[in-house]
Amino acid sequence: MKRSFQIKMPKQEVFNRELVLQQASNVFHHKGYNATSMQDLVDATGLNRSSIYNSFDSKLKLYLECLNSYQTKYQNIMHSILIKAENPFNAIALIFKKYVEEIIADKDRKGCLITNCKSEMANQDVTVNYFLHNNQKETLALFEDLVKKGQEEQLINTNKHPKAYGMYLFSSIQGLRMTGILNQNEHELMELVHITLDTLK
Amino acid sequence: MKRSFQIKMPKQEVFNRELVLQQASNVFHHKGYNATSMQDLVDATGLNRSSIYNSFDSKLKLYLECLNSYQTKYQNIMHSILIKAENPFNAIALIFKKYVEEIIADKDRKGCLITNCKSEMANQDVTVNYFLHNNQKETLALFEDLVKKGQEEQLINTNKHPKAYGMYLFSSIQGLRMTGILNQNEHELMELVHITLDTLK
DNA sequence: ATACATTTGAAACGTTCATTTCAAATAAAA
DNA sequence: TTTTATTTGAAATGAACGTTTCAAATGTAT
Repeated sequence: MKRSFQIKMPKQEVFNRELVLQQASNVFHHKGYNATSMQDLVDATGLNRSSIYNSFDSKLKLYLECLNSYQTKYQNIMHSILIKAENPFNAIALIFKKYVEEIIADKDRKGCLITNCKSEMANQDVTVNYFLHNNQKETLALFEDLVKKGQEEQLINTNKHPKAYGMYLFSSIQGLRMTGILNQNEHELMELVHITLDTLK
Repeated sequence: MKRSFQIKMPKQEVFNRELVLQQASNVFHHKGYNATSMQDLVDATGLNRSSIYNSFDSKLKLYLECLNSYQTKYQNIMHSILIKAENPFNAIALIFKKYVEEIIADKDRKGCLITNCKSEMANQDVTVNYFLHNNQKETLALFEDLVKKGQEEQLINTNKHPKAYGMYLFSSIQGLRMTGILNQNEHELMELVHITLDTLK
């Protein structure tokens, strides 16, 4: 196949974009956005400064890509939980249990990247704010749907509307994540989760 | 009265320390620790750089004083709530109601200075970490005490130990504070609070 | 008025920041 | 092999960072 004005193909990106995002996410997660320097990101990714700017434009855009990558990772985890859960209430319980496991496994006590982001950046950058609103919308939709199905199967009481219980679960998760920064005692955290979930029973 | 080696009294600090801490707190609250520059603090307080360093030693120490000042302010609020509350359960309800009011009044969506601090700094600085642990200890003690008394007065169920319910309330407050950054709808927040507190009934 | 310890203001400190520049290296297509 | 668009590495950019310096101003006590 011949073309008169054939486009010459350039040298391509050689790094694994998803791996780089993972490495950058680790730094942002550990230090937060503002305390993370471009040098930190160069060191963590092994990429050259100009390669980072070529591929991600700016520190802020790289951060946003990390947030999206982190969100996608958790969406996949949630999806696999939904598949293996026995029923909607059990799915909610497994999600909370998963978060407790993450907290205990997090020896650096970093908390949740997205919760930290909300605390640090929600009122500072409009694109970050937009991401956070979207993340909230999707999380609320997941919980609301599970509560609605749980109520239909009479596993969850109907004292409150699914929207209200969805908000309650979303807020409880954020509280759990914050609490988990200083407290990593599995028994105490699970008791907290039991109290939270008994409300739905 | 005469003394051979009389100490000459120096010019004294002229500014109101508590006011300056309030002004500095506003900046830290709005931007977080790392995004706040010394120039921001100079602008907000009207003090000269060297006066700030003379009086507070460093940005970090000033931050810690702001945290303590903020904590004291809330302790006073809690104290006045305890006085006017009809009973221990009502005290807890008034505390949550107060937080909802703070969230709604916070047009800058700054969240809680201490929660934000935990998210940004708990794993970065040991003195901040110490402050946060102490703040948690005191808050837990307050809630535990209220729950214990509420149970004794049969206003709160005895399904769980006061310590466990105290932790639940502490975690719920943090969740509420995080949720309130993006969501300032009074009705939704109060519904959230009602669900949280109904657990104790 | 004078002496003096401290605060204050303005400038400067050296460092680090995010970002840009640009020549050299690279890989795909001709 | 040559051409070409892009990536890469290393250095440089100017601005901003937290902190220090020090002479001048200030207020107290003699």
